[in-house]
Amino acid sequence: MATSLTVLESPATTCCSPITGGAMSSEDATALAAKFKAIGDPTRLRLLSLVAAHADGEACVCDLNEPLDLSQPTVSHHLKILVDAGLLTRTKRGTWSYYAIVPGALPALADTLQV
Amino acid sequence: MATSLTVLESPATTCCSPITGGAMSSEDATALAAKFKAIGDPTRLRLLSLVAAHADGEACVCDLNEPLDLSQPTVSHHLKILVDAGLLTRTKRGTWSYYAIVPGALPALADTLQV
DNA sequence: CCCATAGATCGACAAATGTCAATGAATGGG
DNA sequence: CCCATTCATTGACATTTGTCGATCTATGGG
Repeated sequence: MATSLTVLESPATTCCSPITGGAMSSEDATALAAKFKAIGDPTRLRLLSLVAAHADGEACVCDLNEPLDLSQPTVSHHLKILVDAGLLTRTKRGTWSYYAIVPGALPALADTLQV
Repeated sequence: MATSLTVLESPATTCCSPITGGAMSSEDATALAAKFKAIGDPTRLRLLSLVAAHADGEACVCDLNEPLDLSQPTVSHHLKILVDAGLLTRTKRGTWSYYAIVPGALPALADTLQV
C-alpha cells in the first residue's frame, strides 16, 4: 500500500454551507445532519477519541472493544457508521482492521458551526 | 414519554474536553453526544439556520412553521429539543414565543471538534 | 365575558436505532 | 490441512425518535 496519497477527493473539506450563513437548503441540512448524527452518540464519540489517542492515530477493533465494555459486533457496528459518515477510514492488514480518523473531517465539521 | 433529557446547562462555553484531547470519559461523551444528537437532524439544523438568519436573530414559531412544511406541534417539538440541549433560548412576549440561538453555544460545540 | 390566535402538551403510531448472540468470512500458524 | 483469531454480517429485540391530529393553556381584543 503506497503510503497513502489519497487526496480525499472531497470528503472532508466540502460538505455544506455553515449553519449561520443564511437559510439552509433541505439537501444541505440532510447531508450535514447525517454527520452530526454519526457523532451524536456517546459510544461513537468515545470511539473517535480512542482512535485519535491511540498510537499512530489508528486502532484495531480489539483495542476498542475492551475500554468500551460493549460486545464486538456492537463496536463494529458503530465503526461502520463512522466510516459511512466519512469520519473514519478502515485499513485491513493481516487479520486486523485498523481504523483512523479521516484527516480534516472533524475540523471541516467544526467549520459549519462557526460564525 | 416524560423523558425531558435536559443537558443541565452551564455557560455554554464549557462543555467537554475536545474529542482529540485524549480518551474521553463516559460522562463527557454522553453530555457532548446529547448536543450533537440535537443537531443531528435535518429539521433542527434548518431551524437553527432559520433562526440565525431571521431579523434580530430571533423568530417565533409562526415564522418557522411555513418554510419547513411541518405541522406546528412537530416544530414546537424540535424547538424544545434544541432548547433543552442549550442551543436555543425561548422568550415569551405576548402571545408569541421567540427563539434565539444561545450566544457562543455553536462555537463552543465547534471547539470540541478542533484539533 | 366570549372568542380568536399562538403555541405547548398529549396520545398514538410507524420507522429508526442500539444492543446482543449466533454465524459467516478471511487470515495466519502449527 | 486444520484450527484459532479477528472482524463483519445476520436476525432478533426493546427502546427511542419523528410525525401528526386532537386537545389544553395562555394572551389579547371586542
